[in-house]
Amino acid sequence: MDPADPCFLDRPSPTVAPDLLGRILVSERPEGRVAVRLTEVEAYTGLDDPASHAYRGRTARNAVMFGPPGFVYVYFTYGMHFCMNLVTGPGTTAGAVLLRAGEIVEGVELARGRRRSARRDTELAQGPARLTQALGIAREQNGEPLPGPVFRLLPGTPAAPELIRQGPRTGVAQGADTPYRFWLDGDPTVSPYRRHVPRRASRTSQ
DNA sequence: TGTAGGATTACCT
DNA sequence: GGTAATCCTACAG
Repeated sequence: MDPADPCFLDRPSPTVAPDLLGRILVSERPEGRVAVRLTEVEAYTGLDDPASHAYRGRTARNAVMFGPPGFVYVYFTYGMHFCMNLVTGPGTTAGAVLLRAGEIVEGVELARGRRRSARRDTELAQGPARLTQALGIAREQNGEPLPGPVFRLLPGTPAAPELIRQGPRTGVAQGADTPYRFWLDGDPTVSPYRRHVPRRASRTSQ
């Protein structure tokens, strides 16, 4: 299905997610344009998904997820990182796809400037917070439309089905057994899988 | 390779 | 008031 089709995102997120692999997401910011070829994504299905931010209902932070598909949900976590999701359907069911990793295919210089700590270009968007930083995305982009002035999905070439792999989601405590993480086999920009590790108890309580 | 530290949001007691 | 969270970086070894 063509990402330019208005119905592209108005489907269940586990259906949309593998269909995003290999597609090009363009981010237009005042400093310039960066485009990323998506290589790793995760689907979150909404109110029925214990790993989803939508699971416990609507809050000020996750309100965008409860709106129609075709918008970008950006959230702040761990006190310093932003991650971005595409809100999917069907309808207003709070489905979303987290963009986890990709290959920068345009604006590499700009992405390098935003990701000074990256030692290789494959690390520029290797991880959800890294991808968001490489695209110059922060809190202000929460609720941006897709397509819109900032974000566009290019038709591009979808990934070959035989390269798509599926497995458990990363870094989630609940629902980690649901195989809603999708990635391109062998791609060097895919972030290494990390099982969720409960955060160490604070020193004072030890 | 492992782990500590960063510091917001939201839920829980 | 406590703690876990869709995580990354620096540094030690």
